[in-house]
Amino acid sequence: MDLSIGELSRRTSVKVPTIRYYEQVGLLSPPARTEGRQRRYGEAEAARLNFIRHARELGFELEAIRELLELSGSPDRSCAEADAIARRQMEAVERRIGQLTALRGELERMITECGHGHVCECRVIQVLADHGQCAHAQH
Amino acid sequence: MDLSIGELSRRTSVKVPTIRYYEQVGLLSPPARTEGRQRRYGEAEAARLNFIRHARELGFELEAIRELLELSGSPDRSCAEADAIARRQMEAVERRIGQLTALRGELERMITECGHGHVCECRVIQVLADHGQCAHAQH
DNA sequence: CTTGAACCTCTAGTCGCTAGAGGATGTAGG
DNA sequence: CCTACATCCTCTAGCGACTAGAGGTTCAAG
Repeated sequence: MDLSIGELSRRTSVKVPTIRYYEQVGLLSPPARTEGRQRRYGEAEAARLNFIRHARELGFELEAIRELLELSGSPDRSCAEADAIARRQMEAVERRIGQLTALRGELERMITECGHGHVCECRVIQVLADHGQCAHAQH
Repeated sequence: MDLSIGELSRRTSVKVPTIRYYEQVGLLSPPARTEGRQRRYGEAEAARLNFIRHARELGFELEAIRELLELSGSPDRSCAEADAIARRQMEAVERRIGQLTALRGELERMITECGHGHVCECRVIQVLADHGQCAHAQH
């Protein structure tokens, strides 16, 4: 308890300017200050910041994290909302994986088909120049 | 040939402001203009823009596209560089897929374990609050 | 009491666009 | 030729989630 911003940063693996940024956008409330106006944090703030960091690692946007934090502060409410937020996030992640998997296929094909000769016959360049040479047209 | 920016936009599915943006950052060179200073494009520019769009769809950054465009303009050079750029891109895509797949697992577990009761025992909230409850510690 | 690491605020930059203001131009119909 | 109006022009600012840096202050150890 009574951590400086640097200590909090080390404890949570969130960088110092990021902590200040979270305060600025209202994800963290303004902490206590020393006489000289330096920030001092307690356990509750460290826990909240860990929550945020963890949610960020799972790809939640700050707005979603804001909602999740609000929900976590009202334990009597149904968790249907938290569920819905998490579910939305999972769907977004799945869509993104699908997209990237298609891209990987395209890139792979492009690279393996390249004869490693000169640019004038380079498969990579050719495919980029002409979408018609792609296996899948949907991107 | 002799397309207005709007026609070029329709032909390439690249939005008008994006075309102007590409010109601004030097991916497209300043086109011919009418008396009244409106842009007019030819086939070569449409092809170049298609190249860019396609590379963007494959997730290449504008800087990488700049290199690829330069390579495509010097057909006698070895395509080792184009290869390397594409390979780097594929590795980045693969890393991202790996990350997202781990996240999906975590999210899935979080959601299925939630009893859909109240927030105070919500699995989603609990897991976010305490990273120790994650299956994989590496994120 | 001095040193120097860590802190403070503030502004600006990153990437790849996107939106909007406020005005000029091009083209089709009358 | 004139009018309407879609499209074009430039310019500035905004998005998300930080990151970097300037220029100055405070804290804690020795």
